[in-house]
Amino acid sequence: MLSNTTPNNAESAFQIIRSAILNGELSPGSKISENNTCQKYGIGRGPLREALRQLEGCKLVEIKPNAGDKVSYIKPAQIIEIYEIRESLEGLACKLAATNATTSDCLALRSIIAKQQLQMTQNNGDLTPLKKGDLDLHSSIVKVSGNAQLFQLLCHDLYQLLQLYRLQPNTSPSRPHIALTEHTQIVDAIEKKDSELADLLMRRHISNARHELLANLSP
Amino acid sequence: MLSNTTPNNAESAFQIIRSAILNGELSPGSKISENNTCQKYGIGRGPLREALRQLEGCKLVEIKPNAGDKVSYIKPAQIIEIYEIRESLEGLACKLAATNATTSDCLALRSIIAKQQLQMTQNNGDLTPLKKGDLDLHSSIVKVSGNAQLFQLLCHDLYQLLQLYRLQPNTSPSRPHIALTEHTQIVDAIEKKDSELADLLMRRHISNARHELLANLSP
DNA sequence: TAAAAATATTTTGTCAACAAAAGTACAAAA
DNA sequence: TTTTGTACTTTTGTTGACAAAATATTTTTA
Repeated sequence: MLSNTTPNNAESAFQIIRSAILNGELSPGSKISENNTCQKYGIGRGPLREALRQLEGCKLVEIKPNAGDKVSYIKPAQIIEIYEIRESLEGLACKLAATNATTSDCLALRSIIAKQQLQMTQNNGDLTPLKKGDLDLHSSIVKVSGNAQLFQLLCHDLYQLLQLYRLQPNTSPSRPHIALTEHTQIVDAIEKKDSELADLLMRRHISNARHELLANLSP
Repeated sequence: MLSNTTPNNAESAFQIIRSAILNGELSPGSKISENNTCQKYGIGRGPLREALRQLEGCKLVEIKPNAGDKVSYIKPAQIIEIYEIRESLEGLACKLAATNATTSDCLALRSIIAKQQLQMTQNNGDLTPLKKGDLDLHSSIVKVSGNAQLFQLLCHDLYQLLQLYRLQPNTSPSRPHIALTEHTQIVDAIEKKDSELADLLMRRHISNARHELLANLSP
């Protein structure tokens, strides 16, 4: 999927800084000093500036001429807006997936759910593997949809933005169980090639998550 | 809407080259030589490289390390995929617009349709003003939806990509009339706050356009 | 003549130095 | 004490020179 050309410094810097932003090493809103940063990562200022411009394209960095660059800060309202978009696009993904999924596609989706189920029984309060499993399933469905633009948009651009907003793990304890049930129903619908139902169930699934979010982030 | 800070050379170059790509001055697939280009636009190679990285973020330019940059080439299949996405997202936009539109919003939408209708009667085979009017209406509806992320995504990112694919004006002559009728019905639904109907009508509207496209580009 | 090797040329990648702008610290005046 | 003006420091913007890689050209050899 990724191009296997040898990267130049600008490309490497892009990857490194993106990771740093996504894992919270560089916190949202913090300023990115050029001298500082290029010493920290051992690259020149030229490649760094190229990388920052590229990161601006991903909406991870905000650039103001003559005033320095800073890590983007995502407001709760934006998260909600993105969830509305997700609802619509992942509904589409399910509709297409139900039409296009092969038998092996469905098997793969089922195995992801099984793995998730296993993790839930043996997990000890650590929610991060569950989150990852959740993302895995959603990504896989979008992939199965066959729409490459949709995959790029959702799984690269939008999921990345959501990751920038480090949501505290104060989601209700019952949510994972409910989510698993919903996932199962969705994959059932895809397997039965019921595109309309798959669409509906996914929309409802994300709508539920959105309302959970709304309750948790504006008290 | 746009930031009013004084642009630096990289920013200016970004704007200039983007325009050049969008109006066809730089044709899809053509290579962008650095020396050539920075002489042509009177800027240094540093700012130019920054601008190109930014353009890559917009998917207007493809960068391969040590191999030069070239203007993106959009394949027909990608256009169809984008139309599927549009169908979903503009349906959402209509749904939200029907919920949020004020009286003056609806008046504005109506005036766009009126202008379009006028242009159609007095036009002499030139379809470009009609295309612009069509985009105006769609953009305005998305704006009225109130979802800023959706506006950015559709009206900046996706419409721009569609523009890159310069579609020959061989759409059927009856299409503008049909489109106008569909537009009117959509705005009616928004005005009546019938979000479900507005959603459905917009989806159908774009689906029709997509099928028209399919018929025209793979003969 | 055609393929391969070597050379030359162009093009891209990177850095370091300089210019310009913004921000900071500090002193003088109200 | 607050404010305003000025010198100073830091940070960003830009350029030109050089290194490295890729491409084109020429030469050599089978």
